[in-house]
Amino acid sequence: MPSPHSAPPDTPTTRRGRRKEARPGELLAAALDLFVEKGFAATRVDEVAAHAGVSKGTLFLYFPSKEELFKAVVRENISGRFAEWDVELEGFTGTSSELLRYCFQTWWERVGATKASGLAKLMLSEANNFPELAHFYRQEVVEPGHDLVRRILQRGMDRGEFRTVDLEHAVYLVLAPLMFLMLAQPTMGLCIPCPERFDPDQYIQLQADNVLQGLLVRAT
Amino acid sequence: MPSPHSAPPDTPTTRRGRRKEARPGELLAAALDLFVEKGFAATRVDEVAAHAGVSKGTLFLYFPSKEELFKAVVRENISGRFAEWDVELEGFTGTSSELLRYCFQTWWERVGATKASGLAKLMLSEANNFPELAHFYRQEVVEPGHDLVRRILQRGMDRGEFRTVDLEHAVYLVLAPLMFLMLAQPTMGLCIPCPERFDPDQYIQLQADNVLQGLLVRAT
Amino acid sequence: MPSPHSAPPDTPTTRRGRRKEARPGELLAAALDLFVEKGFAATRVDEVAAHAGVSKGTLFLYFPSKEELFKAVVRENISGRFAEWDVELEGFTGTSSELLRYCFQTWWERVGATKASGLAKLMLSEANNFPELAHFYRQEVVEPGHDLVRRILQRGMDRGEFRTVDLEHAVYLVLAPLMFLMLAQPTMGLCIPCPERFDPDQYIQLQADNVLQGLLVRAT
Amino acid sequence: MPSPHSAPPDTPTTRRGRRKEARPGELLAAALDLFVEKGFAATRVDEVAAHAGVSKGTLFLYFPSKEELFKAVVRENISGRFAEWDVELEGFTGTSSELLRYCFQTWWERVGATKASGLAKLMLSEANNFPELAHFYRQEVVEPGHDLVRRILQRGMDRGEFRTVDLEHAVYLVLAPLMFLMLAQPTMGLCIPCPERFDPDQYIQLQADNVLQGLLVRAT
DNA sequence: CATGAATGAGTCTTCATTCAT
DNA sequence: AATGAATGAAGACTCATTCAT
Repeated sequence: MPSPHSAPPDTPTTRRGRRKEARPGELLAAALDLFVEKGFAATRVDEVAAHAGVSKGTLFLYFPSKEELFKAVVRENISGRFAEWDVELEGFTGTSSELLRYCFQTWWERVGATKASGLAKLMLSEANNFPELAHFYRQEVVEPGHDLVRRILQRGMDRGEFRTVDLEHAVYLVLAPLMFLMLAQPTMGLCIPCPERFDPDQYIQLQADNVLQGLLVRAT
Repeated sequence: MPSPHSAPPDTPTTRRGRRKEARPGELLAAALDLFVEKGFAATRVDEVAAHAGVSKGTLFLYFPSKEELFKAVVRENISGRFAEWDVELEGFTGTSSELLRYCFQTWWERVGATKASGLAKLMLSEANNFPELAHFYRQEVVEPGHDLVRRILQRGMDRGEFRTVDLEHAVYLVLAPLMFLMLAQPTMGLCIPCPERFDPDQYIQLQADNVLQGLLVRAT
Repeated sequence: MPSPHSAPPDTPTTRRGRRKEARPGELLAAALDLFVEKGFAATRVDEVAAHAGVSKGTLFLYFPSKEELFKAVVRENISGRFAEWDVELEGFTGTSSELLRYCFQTWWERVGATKASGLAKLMLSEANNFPELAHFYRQEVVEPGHDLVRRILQRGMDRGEFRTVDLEHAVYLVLAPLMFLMLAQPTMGLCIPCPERFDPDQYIQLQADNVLQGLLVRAT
Repeated sequence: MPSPHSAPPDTPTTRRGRRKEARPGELLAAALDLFVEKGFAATRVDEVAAHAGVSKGTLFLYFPSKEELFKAVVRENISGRFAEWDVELEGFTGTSSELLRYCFQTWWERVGATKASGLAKLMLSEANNFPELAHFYRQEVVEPGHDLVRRILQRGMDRGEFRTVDLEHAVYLVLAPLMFLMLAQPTMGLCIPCPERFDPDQYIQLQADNVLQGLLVRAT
């Protein structure tokens, strides 16, 4: 490996090369923007290519179909992250109450407040028309998400911090508020009529408080 | 129904007249079913017309475009059941805790489990494409709903049954679980991966319990 | 039903109606011409529609796909005729020798010399690229054709007119010359280098003579 | 292979030079295989290049277009085996009956059963699209072939072995069965519906028998 | 009023060909 | 000479909308 003084070794000197490696990323970014803004069906592949500064043909060089492009967007922005979250979960040393609060907060910062949350709304809309995508999303996002929450609740129960609850339904004590916020954000006041008086952070706090009130074993 | 004296009941004019006036209704009913089942884009006007027993051309006689048909469906179906609920609310004599439980339960029976929930999902999906409809829906449905919940919470606080909470965000303690259920039901396991192990009534119970745990003033 | 003096009862008075009934036929004719001239893949559906004087959409109103259009062309021009040929065969009262000659001659007039023979060449070319079409053609044309010939040979053998031969290979004594002629005609001298000195009728005669020389039981 | 003394065997110039000159040949070989297997349109230039172990760009370095590549393949592969056959014909000492049988048999072994028959089918398919090629093929292949057969028949007539026939049409008594077999083989049962019950050698035998039955002067 | 035949713009995808490196 | 990333024209098929009858 060359000394740090010379040119960065892993930066190809050729323009071509550099562009080539950047292409998929640029395309994924453009696709994320457009899918979230207009939905899957309404987004034209030409547009995605144009936004990424390439021709339609080039897009198909990297992604064999519009559906595969979408899957790649989902992998890039959501499913690929569960691994790191699992690690964080396993390594967490505080109380389960702290863990749950941390999750609410972190989820909001890393997912809810980003464009990725638009993908959830999109899936809800298009699931009927694109069953294969729905299947994919369920496997790659929905089920891992449920598992994550389930493990948190189980941890609390195992350590005697949480009441014993029916996991099957209790996961939605956590998921429903998060999903709601994710759907409410990009929906033109359809869920939240006065966005100006609404503070996501406060919402997150309140929902976490509330869930914990219900879950925590009461210290009499 | 005209008396047998007035005119022969099968007089063409009468029949045609009556059928003519029934047409839009039949079309709207068919459209509601199909839009809810398949979404806006995936519903073909041919199908709507066929379900209503008329030809495609006739549909366009009553509704100038597919979009206008959609608007008419929403206008027809989402309207003021709020009046009756307001009356129920005002006349309720039990505790606020009972009232809130009653609301969860009643909402599920009268709204959540009906086609209306399909319309809510539809609105969410198409809000971007129909800003005008979104505005309409917000005024006619979303705001009255928020107000209703707000009044219930206020009642509990006024009577010393509920803790003092920030109403602006607390309404979502109630609305988020309901919305989630409404969206989750018709969405191919996208929200609820194992529908066979999921019981809406149990979900409603648990969520109501949980909200109340969080809201009720603790009897020390 | 109106009296025979008035307008012909089964001729629709409306232009629309008349055109509607003519459409499939016009499309099939145009398709036959173009398929034979340019091949299946190289023929554009727009062109077919234009030749029939309608728009692309109209074509798809009558034929759900390009492949189905092709199948309809084949049915119209070839497979639909086996029924009548079978009847002729069953009703034939002459010697098997006469029957075979009659077949050679008739086949040439009704199939070989018409555009339909172009379809055979087409199938040969496109079979690899359109397996489904190949399968269809085999079922609808090739196998019935083989059966027909087989029955003729069997008749000759049953009546003691023809030598006993292995049917499985003997059918090609008849089919090979016919196929060759069918392929040779539209192929720019690729099979027959001097078309000007070539007379199909004479070819047919000679081939029939030859086959019969080989088949007939020799009157010692 | 250069001797080890002359130059280092892995000298770039030598290697590159030799490989460079081998390129077109490798490409032509790959193209022959693929064209014969999949037809002209269905063969992708990428595939041809890949089979030859070079990149797509390189192919276009040697052949300016797919069509030119096709022409080159035909030119390369269909050439004068006729010279050697002429010699064999002239030197043949047996009866004309034996000669004709020998031809049927030999043609099958040396041409019919080889890739060359695939090229014939190709030519037939693409003749319309490549008039120039068709012309070339006619001159180089079709006419010599006709001549060969004509000479055999003439020999038989000259020696009093064959009946007097109209040569112009009689050549097809021989050519039609051969052509048919050549086209029938690689065509997915389009000509021969039950390939498992079909034996080319038996076909050849039967056809030769049959032609001779028709040709031979009858020993009364 | 009602029909339904006709339209044609719009979309994804393929692949021969080019050209900067 | 060789590469392979990029191009863009072309084609089958759909479906909301129109309009002559």
